[in-house]
Amino acid sequence: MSNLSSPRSIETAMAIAKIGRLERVTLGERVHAELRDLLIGGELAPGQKMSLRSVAETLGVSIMPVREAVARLVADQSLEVLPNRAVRVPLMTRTRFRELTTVRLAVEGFAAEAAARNRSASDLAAMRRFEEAFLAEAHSPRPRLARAVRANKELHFAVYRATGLPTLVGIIEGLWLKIGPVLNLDLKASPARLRTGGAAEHHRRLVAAIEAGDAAAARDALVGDIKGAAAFIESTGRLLE
Amino acid sequence: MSNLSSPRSIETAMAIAKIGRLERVTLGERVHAELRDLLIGGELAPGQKMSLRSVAETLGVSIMPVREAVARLVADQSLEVLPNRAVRVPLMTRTRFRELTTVRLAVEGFAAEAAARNRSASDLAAMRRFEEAFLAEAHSPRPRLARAVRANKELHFAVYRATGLPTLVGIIEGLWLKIGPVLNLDLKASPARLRTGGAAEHHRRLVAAIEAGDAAAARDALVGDIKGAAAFIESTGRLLE
DNA sequence: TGCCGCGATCTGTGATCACAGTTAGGCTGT
DNA sequence: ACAGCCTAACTGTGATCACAGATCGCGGCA
Repeated sequence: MSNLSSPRSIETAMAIAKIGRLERVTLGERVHAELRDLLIGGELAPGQKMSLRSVAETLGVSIMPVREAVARLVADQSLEVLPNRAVRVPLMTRTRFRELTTVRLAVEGFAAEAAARNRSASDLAAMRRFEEAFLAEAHSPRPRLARAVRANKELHFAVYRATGLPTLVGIIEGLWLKIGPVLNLDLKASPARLRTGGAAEHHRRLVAAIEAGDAAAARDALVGDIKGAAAFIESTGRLLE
Repeated sequence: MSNLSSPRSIETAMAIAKIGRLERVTLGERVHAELRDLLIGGELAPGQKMSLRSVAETLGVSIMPVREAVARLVADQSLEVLPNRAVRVPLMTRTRFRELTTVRLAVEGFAAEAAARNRSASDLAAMRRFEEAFLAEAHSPRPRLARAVRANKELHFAVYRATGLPTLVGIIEGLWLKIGPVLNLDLKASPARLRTGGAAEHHRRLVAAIEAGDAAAARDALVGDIKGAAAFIESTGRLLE
């Protein structure tokens, strides 16, 4: 398209200026993003083992960027390295699940309030888009589960981003990294929850409250969503201990 | 002392069992802890530059563990690497300072509530110990500032640990990593704040509320503490933008 | 005497090598 | 035929090498 070594037009110059603004994105960062999406999307089950070298080969990079990404995930306990030097997705005990849920209720509940007070029109439009995408899969006779999981995540994070508090969004991402394997793996294992679980209704109330600027109602709706999903997970009896 | 290759007594066997329980602590982890303490303690000023190799030489390790530690700190924005490849403590803008304070009020405020509901007797004893240590420095004619900063941090984290929510403690640690350089550097620059700032009074109310199990009062006291310090920092006019 | 330019040096990032520890499978000995 | 040992392969962690890009200071020209 454009010739980088001899810019001819204003458009090209602007494109180059944009390129100059791109923050340095290292390979390690990209590997981290890849693993993060897999974890949050529930595509890596608790207990699943992996090795630095195998991940490196799969992703077509050397072991170094994988080391960095895995080290970060291990540091915040989204992955763990056993005394045997095996890296795996941590198992989830009922105690730990309840702890994470408690923290989620506090942090994401606050985010819902802040979003209700702060959301812009475009924030709201983004929420609506992902809510619809989620509904489409939930009502489909043969829902595409990966797509439903992604839409659910995007809807939630559209809300969190609407707070205008990027630090808070980062904190919540960390929480989803830890709980995603359990939450979304089980969603995929029991598609019925898409319809019977009240997720769709919670989402509707959440977006409506945020549109109305009703912080308390927004928190209520989000808390209901989290509690509903948590109750379902606990009812499956798949948690340890 | 004991001969590891031929245990002779039950004591020796138990000692070995204990050794076996030690979790793997890598060099990278230790470097991370070192840098974390420096950042939280305000011993690294915003804008301060460092290089992997110089840190490695100072700590007497190779560059690899430093890379891992710095990569983690850069990932959560406690450090930043400029386009010039220089690593430095991020500068603090007023906007970012207010954002961090908002998140701290929500997260640490919740932690104070949870601590009031959950604290054990030994939790309370720990708080008292660090509160006293802080008071000793605050009332001293020539306070040792580093010690005061450390006592303040230990008091706060004694409260946070009393929640029984280690995930929450980790989140708050991340927040202190980002705000520590500004908060505690300025405390050291203006020792007068130790006496005039209402920190001691906020601490007293905080511990009393937690002892009484009064969650709302505990949150109030902690919120007052955070807001007081934030107001002081803003009044110094040292924030950018 | 003042200023520009070029090279030596230093930066983080990625690749490769080295190593101690574990694991699993095959071979040997009975 | 079966059990036990031993070796070969594989693990994460640490060290070293390689490299592209940026910085800074010294030397030479005007």
